[in-house]
Amino acid sequence: MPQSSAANSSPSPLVDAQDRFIGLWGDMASSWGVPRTMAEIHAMLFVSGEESNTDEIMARLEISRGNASMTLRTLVEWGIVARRHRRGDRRDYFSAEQDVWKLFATVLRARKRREIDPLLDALRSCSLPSGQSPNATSDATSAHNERIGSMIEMVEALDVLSERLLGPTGPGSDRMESLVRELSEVEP
Amino acid sequence: MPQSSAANSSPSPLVDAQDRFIGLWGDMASSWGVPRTMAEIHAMLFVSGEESNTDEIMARLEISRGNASMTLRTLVEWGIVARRHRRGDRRDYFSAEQDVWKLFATVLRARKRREIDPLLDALRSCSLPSGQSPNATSDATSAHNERIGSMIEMVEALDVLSERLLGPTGPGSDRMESLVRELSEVEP
DNA sequence: CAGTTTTTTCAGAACAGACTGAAAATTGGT
DNA sequence: ACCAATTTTCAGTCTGTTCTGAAAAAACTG
Repeated sequence: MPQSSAANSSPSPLVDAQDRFIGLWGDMASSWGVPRTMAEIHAMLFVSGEESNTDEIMARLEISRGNASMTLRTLVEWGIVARRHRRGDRRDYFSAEQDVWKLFATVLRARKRREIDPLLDALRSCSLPSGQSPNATSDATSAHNERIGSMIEMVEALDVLSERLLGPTGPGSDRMESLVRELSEVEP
Repeated sequence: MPQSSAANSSPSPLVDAQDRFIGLWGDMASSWGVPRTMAEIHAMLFVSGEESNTDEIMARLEISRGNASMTLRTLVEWGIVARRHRRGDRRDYFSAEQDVWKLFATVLRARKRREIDPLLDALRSCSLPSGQSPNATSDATSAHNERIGSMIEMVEALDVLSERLLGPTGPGSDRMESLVRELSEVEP
């Protein structure tokens, strides 16, 4: 009987590899400001490729019902996990998008809307009104506005690049992959 | 005497705008997993465009000496802040890179090395050894390897894209800006 | 409609990581 | 070599987040 309590190391090589991936994904997320559990649930659903209900998720990741519930809600809102109802089973089943490019696009789109767009607005409000009357605008003020301006320009340029990646057409399309590969080959 | 204690709101429109920028940068950083102080010190040096010593930084941002010292060390290591010694003054003076594209390139390069490269190694170790003997590899195992494999491929593709952005030639070069703008125009 | 199962919510516990402050180390001057 | 100015270090405190657990709500069943 080579195991003492709960979470173990080698039930099978497959489960073992899955656990490595889940742990890895969780660590990554932490360091990028995303809650660990969020990434772990997603990772579990992604690697297994199967649907799981809340209890299975709670059991495998050893997390509380509340945590699982809240996090699943968010994951579904973000659009990278789907909730499905099964006939004759009261519980909800969850599964993760299997196309990694769609996954990436979804996350990028979300972050863009939630962070980049508001950032641009806020940045613009850091400029100072320049030259109202003739000789008005001081050197210090215009230097300030140039700095903020170049910052804005850069963020806008990256924003345009990301829009290009996400494609002009709404949500769908896996053209993203080929686009990234093309971009990697553009000659300077 | 319209002010009570320490940090105030409107000493001058310029300082006011600077403070907005500093605060904004700090918030951004927090939400991306970078310590607030790190971003605030950098923001202060960037918007002011001037050199400052540790005491000036401590005073303006209302942070401790220890925090300032440690954070400045890190910023200098990252290469986005420079430390300079002035004749006849024992204190060190710090200033921030003013070229926003260089700034971005530096940060991107650092994160790439510190996170992407190790991530790829770790990801590879999440695959399972496949088909040793004839009929060996099970469906589950090969499905697993395909999922991990597609993940790896995507990260590699993005890695190549970032390398392209950073330019084949070492640190320097502000070709990055024009490259980003070009990429934004590539036709699918 | 009462009972049962599943999900949601949220106040507080537990935790992680940032920040402080004072002591130790370093640097420069005389 | 000594003293003064400055920087660095780090143990402990503090702050903000995430997670738990149990109670409330909702959803379904017979």
